[in-house]
Amino acid sequence: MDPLLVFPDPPPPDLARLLDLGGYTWKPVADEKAAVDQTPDDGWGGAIVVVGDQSEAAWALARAIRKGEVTVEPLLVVIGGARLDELELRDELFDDFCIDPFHPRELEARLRHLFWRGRSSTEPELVEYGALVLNLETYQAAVDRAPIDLTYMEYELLKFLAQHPGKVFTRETLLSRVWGYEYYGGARTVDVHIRRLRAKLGEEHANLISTVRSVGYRFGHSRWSA
Amino acid sequence: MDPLLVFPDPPPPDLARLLDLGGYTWKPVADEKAAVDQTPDDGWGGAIVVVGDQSEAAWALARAIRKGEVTVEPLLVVIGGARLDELELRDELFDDFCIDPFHPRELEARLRHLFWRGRSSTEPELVEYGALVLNLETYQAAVDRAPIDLTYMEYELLKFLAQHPGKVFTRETLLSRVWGYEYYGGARTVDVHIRRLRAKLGEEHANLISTVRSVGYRFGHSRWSA
DNA sequence: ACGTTTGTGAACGGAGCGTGAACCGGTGTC
DNA sequence: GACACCGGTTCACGCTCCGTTCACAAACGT
Repeated sequence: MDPLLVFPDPPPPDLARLLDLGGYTWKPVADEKAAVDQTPDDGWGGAIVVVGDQSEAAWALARAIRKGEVTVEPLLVVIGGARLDELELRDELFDDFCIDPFHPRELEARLRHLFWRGRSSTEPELVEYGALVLNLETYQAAVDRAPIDLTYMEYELLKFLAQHPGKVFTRETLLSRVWGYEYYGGARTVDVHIRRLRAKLGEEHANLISTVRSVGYRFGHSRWSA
Repeated sequence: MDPLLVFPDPPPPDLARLLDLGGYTWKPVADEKAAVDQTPDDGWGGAIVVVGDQSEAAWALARAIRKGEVTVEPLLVVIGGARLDELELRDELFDDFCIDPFHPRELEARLRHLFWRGRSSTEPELVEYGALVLNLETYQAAVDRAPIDLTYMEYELLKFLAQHPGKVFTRETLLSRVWGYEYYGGARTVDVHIRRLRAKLGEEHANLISTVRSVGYRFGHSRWSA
């Protein structure tokens, strides 16, 4: 398993001991900059953020993670019982939380459950939709069992779209979520990539990507099931 | 919000009090059979299963829920600290857990977080009124489960109207709220869009938009008269 | 009956998008 | 170091669609 990102540096001794005893590999970080710099080649396996004395820094790190600056999933917050109210209005910043001081077996159970969920639900190595299959490990794509080769950007764009079937994205959103940085003036770039994707998908499946005029693009056929 | 399914029947008094104080609607069930029988028309809003004395019955209920016999998502387990090991190997049976005896504010936070996650991830943002459904993230519209395709302006106008059913808007108001704050254009533009909307809604539902002479337009049937 | 307000059909003009091709920085090759 | 190659970006052009407008007919209120 990829190493866990742990904040702060150094973490509370009992947390460190629990992680070691549990056989986890982990690395403490002092702030989001350290988190970015020390990201392992294949990303972090998850994050444990202790909201204690450095409450502000902790939430800043969580925010950075959720903004995608650091690739981490899932994120567990350890928080003092007296600070419980800080969780409110921050639901988007964590996947689970544990009250400090924690019972070691509770934290163990939460970690196990979190990774169980992560592995089985949020980390399928295949993205499938209709005749399209994307293998996230090998960066290969196939339509109707026939492999098609996509460039990096084409692959990333298609992956993002296929992971959110039905949803419409503006060009700006795509640029920031797929390209990953704020962009100045090149919204038409998206069009061109969409065109090449449609071309490579083949005439039959080009309609997998539909244009929503004045808004953006949508992947997939309409689904009205709830 | 749809009522919560709570096990056992009756639930622990402190749990019942917390749910009442939190403004939740909920219904206790004694076993999976009761859960199936008493399912509300629009399903359960979630489940809280207390694993206590009736441990076996609790897990049986959870299993039934996860098998799809009862439509519930998400599922929170409340479990005594001494029974923590029962969680192991049962990760697929719950979304979150809380240790009993619980701190009220912790349970509150878990419920809130659970529903926040459920709502934002699985439920599409919908605007519904009668037979009309607007899916805000896919920019799709449907009447009587049949998709209709609207242009951008038609969609925006209908969305605005449907979000304020019953209220009358002048053409000027619509122009400024839907088209944009400073819009220099003829007020008759609104008429034309209204007409096209009525046409696309179909003969049967054209009256969803009614004309208020000398004032403007109103969406939805009047509550006061037929 | 008349004036005002709204519905209707049609036409215009521009915004938005698809398309082909050029541009440009990076990388490997000889 | 010169070169070709590849992939991502940008540009220019043309077409389609749709938002807007207009003119006239119908409906409504006084």
